[in-house]
Amino acid sequence: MLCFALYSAAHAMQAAYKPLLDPLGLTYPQYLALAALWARDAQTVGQIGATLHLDSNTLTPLLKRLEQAGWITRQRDSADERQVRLHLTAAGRQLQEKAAEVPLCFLDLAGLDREQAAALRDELAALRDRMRRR
Amino acid sequence: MLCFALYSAAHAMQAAYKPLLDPLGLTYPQYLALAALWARDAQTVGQIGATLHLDSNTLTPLLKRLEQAGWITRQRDSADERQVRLHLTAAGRQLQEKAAEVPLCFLDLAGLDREQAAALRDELAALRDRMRRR
DNA sequence: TTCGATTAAATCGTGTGCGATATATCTACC
DNA sequence: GGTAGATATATCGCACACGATTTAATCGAA
Repeated sequence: MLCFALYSAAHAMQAAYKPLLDPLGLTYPQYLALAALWARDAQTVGQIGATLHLDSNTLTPLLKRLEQAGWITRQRDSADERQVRLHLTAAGRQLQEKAAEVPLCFLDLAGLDREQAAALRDELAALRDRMRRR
Repeated sequence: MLCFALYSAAHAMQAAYKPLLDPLGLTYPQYLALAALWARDAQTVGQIGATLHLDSNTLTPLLKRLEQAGWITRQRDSADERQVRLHLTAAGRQLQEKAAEVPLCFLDLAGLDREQAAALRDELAALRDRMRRR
């Protein structure tokens, strides 16, 4: 069953990330949200959601925990008060350096070199996009 | 990021399964647990857990819901009262027939033929096992 | 044989995911 | 400029996952 291989591989991946993220005090989804902000700061909840394919029902509490931990700030956009804009704090930016080695450790842990990982990543992304389209 | 491709593909897979499983009144993890029993009836909680890599903290409530829905029964093993043995009901066995087309629909939905799906499944299973080993 | 260690489930608490709904703001049309 | 519909976020409820602890049953060694 392909579906179970996908399901169990995703769980194993999160378990493998855990020892890398625990010292930073992050869960894997929290790490993804921060990674989106490291790539581009000052995004809205909706923009992060579009990237991660998560809605505000999941993101709002997650982002509140990131705010509570001091990595980000959340404030209504003054131009459009419906939106909440997210900004990294100084601590949040510093965290990126500590987290820099996480993806490298993961590759090692997955037993893949960069090319193999990139190929599998592309195959999975294509599969995901096909599944989303139907 | 390979990790995100895996994460998002697994979510897309569960979303793709949803319209197939909703008519049966099953969630995807419930479907997995039933599939394990369809393959071999009268397993213990621990055996199902070994197959799905889930512990009793996840399985006990899930299995109680399957019992509540009338698909399975749960009873302590008389030979070893620590174990709880799971049996399909008549309805639970009949459900297998209705669910028979689910994996086929999924392949179609994923846009893969059997060989491609098998190849990707094996690659993911190998990756999963490497990640578990470290 | 008996009592400590091991094992199997269950329970509890926290953090996602996600469907459904609510609330507040903005936009467009009259 | 006032109001209906659209948009962005938040809230609520339920079902996983999983770490930590608890409870009950079994095993094993002195």
